[in-house]
Amino acid sequence: MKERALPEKILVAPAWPYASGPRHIGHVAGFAVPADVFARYHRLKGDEVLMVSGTDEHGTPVMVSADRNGVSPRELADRNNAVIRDDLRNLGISYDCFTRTTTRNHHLVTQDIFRTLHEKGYLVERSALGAFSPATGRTLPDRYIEGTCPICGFDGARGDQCDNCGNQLDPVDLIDPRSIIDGSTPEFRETTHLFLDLPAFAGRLEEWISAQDTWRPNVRNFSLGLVRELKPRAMTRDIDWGVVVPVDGYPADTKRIYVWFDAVIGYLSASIEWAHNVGRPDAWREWWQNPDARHFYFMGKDNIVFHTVIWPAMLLGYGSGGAFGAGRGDLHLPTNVVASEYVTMEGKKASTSRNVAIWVNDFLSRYDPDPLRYYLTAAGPETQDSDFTWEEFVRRNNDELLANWGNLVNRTLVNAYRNFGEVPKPSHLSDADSGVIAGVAGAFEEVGALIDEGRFRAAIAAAMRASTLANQYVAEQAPWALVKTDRERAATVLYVALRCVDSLKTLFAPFLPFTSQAVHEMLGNDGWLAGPLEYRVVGEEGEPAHEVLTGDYASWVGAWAPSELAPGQKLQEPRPLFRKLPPETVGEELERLGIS
RNA sequence: GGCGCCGUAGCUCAGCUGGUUAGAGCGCUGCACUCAUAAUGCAGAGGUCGGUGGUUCGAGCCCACCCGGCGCUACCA
Repeated sequence: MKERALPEKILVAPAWPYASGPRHIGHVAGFAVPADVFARYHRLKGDEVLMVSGTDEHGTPVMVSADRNGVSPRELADRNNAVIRDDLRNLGISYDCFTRTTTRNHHLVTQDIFRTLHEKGYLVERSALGAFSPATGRTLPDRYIEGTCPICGFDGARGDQCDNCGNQLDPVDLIDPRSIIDGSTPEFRETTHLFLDLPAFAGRLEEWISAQDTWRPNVRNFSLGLVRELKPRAMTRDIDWGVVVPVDGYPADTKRIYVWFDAVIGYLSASIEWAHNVGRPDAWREWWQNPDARHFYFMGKDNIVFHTVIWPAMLLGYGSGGAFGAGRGDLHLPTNVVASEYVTMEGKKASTSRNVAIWVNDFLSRYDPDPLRYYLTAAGPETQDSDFTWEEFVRRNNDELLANWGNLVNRTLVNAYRNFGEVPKPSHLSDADSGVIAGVAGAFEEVGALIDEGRFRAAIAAAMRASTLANQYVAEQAPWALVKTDRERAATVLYVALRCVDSLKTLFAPFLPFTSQAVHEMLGNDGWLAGPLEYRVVGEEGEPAHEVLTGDYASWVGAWAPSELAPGQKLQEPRPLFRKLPPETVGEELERLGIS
């Protein structure tokens, strides 16, 4: 065993789900589930974890979606914040503070960073040709423009790229350009924006990224490619929904801060909000202005550039300056940026518009959260795209989760409950007894190390192997037969088996918090192994109150260590952990998706 | 077009810096068991690692080219 390290300060930073609509299971596979596994493991290990995030509510897509729904952007954001927050709570994603980007606090922090970067000369004014919708006067991002490709003549070319010939385009060059929102012809005008001077950070970024040997290779290589050709990037937009630009000449009714600029700041602002909410306003500095802290970001691969280039550039540029930094130390750069690939749905790329998606809330209305968490971890898009199929989901649920771990819990508890009603008292332990106890105990280090490396598939597989060890032991010892012939030996065997189950429940707790809690209770233990989440209404004067998703994780009784189950503890009547899904499930769900 | 990834048993995937008979889970076959949501355990069949050509004493792991699948290409989020 390694020497027990001192508790570490760990920031877990899952990407902020965008509030244009509900999220599908591919989204949560990228940011939420891996981040939560990581956070729960470190809390059980005794580290001081701060996991913050929220809904990302600014930007054009929210405005477009709001228009289509006939509501204001704020109303749409309110609605989707509530939907997404419920999804995450129901999935058991253990945020310390899941907030939103429309809070007053977030705007203040964003403006402080923006102002500081501007004062330091990292935000420079430039003019560029921009597309506007004549109907609304709003900016029209390249992707919202389509027309005929000037190269191949394809009619459905988008403003940034032609899907037919693959060439990159400039919307100005499109023949017969039109807005995909309302079909109107965009106007192109000169417009002035503040650009983040990314080339100024190129050297430092390249050096920093090169040194990151713990990053997944695709993240590191991709990022190195990016920093070699950096250009200044506009950080303001011609819209009226977003954080107000704290610079003269950028009036709030026409210019706002670019949504990605404020979204990445969310990690910092939500930490500050959390500190405020718990009544220790400076506590966030222990994570952000402490070089010994470690910061882990989780997201889908499409977010890499913002987390390995733009956000680090902003952090480097801000340094320890500005009102919030207050000269008390440089803001911490990411320790690791754990990017997932994509989840496809039955072989097709998830698409909101074509409704090729399995929405989290819809999924959870028919199935339990732990089997989904299991699937997204065991078959997740860790190193390459992975396909979600209902057939595979049913199989993983029935033939792996239920058959191996669920059945072990059930057979062990049923035997013990019926014959003893409590945790039986062991007598002499045989070699087989100590062997299985040691085998399961050994999994703690293995599973923990794999989680720490971000190898979640391997980690949950290792936990399953430990469960197999216990199944082998139970099969060999056959306590159901011993009960009739040698009650004392039966008591010992069942004690050993229960103790293994008690350990395994902890090994599975980061992945399967709900069922681990159920096992914890059935074994007669008290308290929260890895407790529940809750909503809390917060808000400062001068702003509408909002609800944050949080939890009282300090009260957890679980610890990342083998069980020392107390004999004599009263058992609860066992009930199955997982529902067996009938084969018809597959057909029903495919029909629901419109595939047959 | 540029950059990058992938192609290993029926399926889903591991194989870290090249080194003895290529691994796991599921599926399949047989046996055992019957406490358990017919769930478990044991044994076994089944790949020469997309193709070709190289480097090397030795390559799934390095190099070149080819075939097939995919992603990214940042002023969409």
